[in-house]
This record gives sequence, C-alpha cells and structure tokens, in this order.
Amino acid sequence: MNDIPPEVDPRVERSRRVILEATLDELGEIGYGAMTIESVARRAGVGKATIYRHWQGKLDLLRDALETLKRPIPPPTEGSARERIVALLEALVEALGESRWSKCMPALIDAAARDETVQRFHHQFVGARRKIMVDLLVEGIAAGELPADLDPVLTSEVLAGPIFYRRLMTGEPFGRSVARQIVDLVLPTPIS
Amino acid sequence: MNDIPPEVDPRVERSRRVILEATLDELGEIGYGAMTIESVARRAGVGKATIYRHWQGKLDLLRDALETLKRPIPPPTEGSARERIVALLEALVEALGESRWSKCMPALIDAAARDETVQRFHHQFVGARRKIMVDLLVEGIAAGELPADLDPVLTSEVLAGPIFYRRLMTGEPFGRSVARQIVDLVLPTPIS
DNA sequence: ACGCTGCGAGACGCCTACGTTTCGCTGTGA
DNA sequence: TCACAGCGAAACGTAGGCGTCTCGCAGCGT
Repeated sequence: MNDIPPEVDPRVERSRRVILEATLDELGEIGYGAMTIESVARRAGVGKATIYRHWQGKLDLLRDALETLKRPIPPPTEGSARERIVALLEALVEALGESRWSKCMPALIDAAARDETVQRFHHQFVGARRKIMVDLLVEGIAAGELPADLDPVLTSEVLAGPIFYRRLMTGEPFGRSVARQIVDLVLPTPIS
Repeated sequence: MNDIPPEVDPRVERSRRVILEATLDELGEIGYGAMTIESVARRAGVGKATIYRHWQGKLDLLRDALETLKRPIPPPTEGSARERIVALLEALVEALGESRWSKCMPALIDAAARDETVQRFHHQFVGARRKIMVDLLVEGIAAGELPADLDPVLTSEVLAGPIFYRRLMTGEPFGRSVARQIVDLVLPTPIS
C-alpha cells in the first residue's frame, strides 16, 4: 500500500498529479464518453505525449485517476448505535453533496456500465462504504440496541438507498437532516 | 397527446420508428457521449441524411427517443394497501431488471448531468413513477391501514431507493422477493 | 558544473464524425 | 398511370482525436 518513495523524479510526480486531477475534473464535467486524451492534456496544461509516456490510453488513465478517490472513511465511535448510524448517514449526505466523488458519480455509473474494470472499482468503492454501515448495524444488534432479527445488509441498503435515489434519480436537494429522518423511519424507535 | 394522424407518409413513419429504436439501443450500449449520428444511422440501416432530415442533431434526437420510453404504469388495485405497495415495488424490480429503460439508465443519468432538458425528462419520468407509490401510501393512511404520521414522500423514497441502489451502485442481483423484504422492514408489521 | 531526462510544443499521417449535397431508385397518393 | 417525395448511398470539405515522433528547453541528481 505505502511504498518507500523510490527516489522518483519530482517532475514525474508533478505531472502525474496534475494529469490525474485533470482527468477527474474532465470526467465529472463532460463524462467518460466525451473525454479525450487531448482534452485532459489541455486542461492539465500538459503535452499529450506526457500522458502517453505514463499511461496506455484513456481507460488506463481513468483507472489510475479513480484510485486517487479512495480515502479511508472513519467510522463514528461516539454515542449509541443509533447515533453512530445517524452520524455515518450524515457523512454520506455530505459526501454526496459536495465531493469530487459525487461530481464524478454520473460519469462513473456510465463508465461502469461499459467497462468491467471500472465496474469492479465502482462496486468495490461502494461496498467498502457500505461495509462500515453493516458493521455498525451488527454491533448494534450484538449490543441489544437493535432487534436481533434485523437483516443488517438489507437495512444498510434501505438506509443509504434513498440518499442515492435523491442524488441520481429525482435531483431533489437534501440536507443533513434527512439522515435522521430515514433512521427514524427505518429503525424501530427506542422507547422515549 | 393523441393527434388524428395527419396523413403522414408511411415511409416517414417507418424511418422515424427505426431511427428512434436504434437511438435507444445505441444509447444503452455505448452511452450518450460515445453515441454519434453515424453510429445510429449504421445501426438503423439508414442514410444519415435521413436523420438530419428529421432532427437537428444528437440532442434533439435523444429527446425524441426518450419520449418513446414513456408508458403509463397501471397502479395495482387489488388487495390491502400493503399488498398493493408490494405489487408496485415488484413491478419496479421487474422494470429495473429487464426493460430498455433500465438498460439506458446509466447513460440517462450521465446525459442528465450534462444537459438540462434530459435532466428534466429524467426527473419527471422518475417522479411520475414515484407519484403512484405516494398515492398508494396516502390511500393506505387514509384507510387507517398505515400510521397517520407516516411521511408518504420519504417513505416512497425509502422503499424504492434500495432497488435503485442495487441496480446502480452495488450491481448485486435482485429478484421479486426483495420487494416484500423491503416493505416488511419499512412498514410497521400488521398484527399477524 | 554538467550530462541526462522528463518536459511542452507541435507536426505527422490516419481515421472518424460532422453537416451538406447530389444522385438514382422506389413506394406513395392522386 | 405518373409526378413527386422520401429514401440509401456516397462524396464533399472541415474539424478534431488518435498515437507517434522530433525538437529545444529547463530542472534534475551527481
């Protein structure tokens, strides 16, 4: 995962960085089908030969660019299981509102439908996020805070699904507060 | 909506039909960004001049093609509110599994992110579907079969969201049975 | 200080799509 | 029956991306 830097020429480092940045920007803005090596080079302020020096082509470039999106998501650790679930869902709301990941999402979904490698990345990326939620649910069940017969996987989908639904299908704006609303609707209310 | 046929040349009728068909096929297969007038013409077995004779360009063509996807969805009328909701959700599962709409969905989401007209179409299409579910929920509440404090809009999103989530985000296969599982999880179980 | 190497720029031949035009051909409607 | 209109095919010049190559430059490591 974390190599000891093999004395890489800083010029190479810098080129790779600005090119991968430009790739994600371009992807988010015009989509995968319309994205070209030349448009990426223009946006990056780079000769296209420099891109071909480091990558085989468009798909190879995209795959590398997507890797840079991966970032560890810290699972919430404070409060009751229910509160931690709300917090994680709120983090998802935030991420889907502003992040570069969110901006690239439509293009990513489209590209995933065309290329199997991108599809694997996409599913894996989402899967990693969802696993955190599933873990929280399992903990909650183990702690007796949630019903023992709750299906954690299905529940995680029911919790996260509506947020993606709004982002991708209806375009309806949403704020942090939907997170708690969804949890209140889905998880049996504690006696209060 | 339903004009009296203005004596249209059957050759024109036929051309429009095969071209719009080919447009949707092309859209589903290679996406909006990669789709070209020439690729549509090739697939339709048509001279590209014939396309330019009827449409201004790619976007104009796409908009017309999308219109042909619209089809009335008959809301279920038999059984309890809960059973009708399950039935409607099952219909959604079917539609997301097999239909041309589903095949075009990734491209559609991508195109909606680039063009406002497509976005309006997409949101409206989804909105029309969701309205049926909301109506069912409202009926159920009015009939006393569902709790009076249930938010019908949010509930419809929580019901449908997970199915889209699987289709677009995780790629996990799903069958009719998820519909009932989701309803059982979300709607308070009737005393049984 | 200096040889090396990654760089931006841009030219290359090739290919494909653009949107328009022309050409016979054939089905249509009177 | 026959004028006409829509058709497929193909050619047009233009534009732009492909992937490769060659420059001269400037920042790199020794």
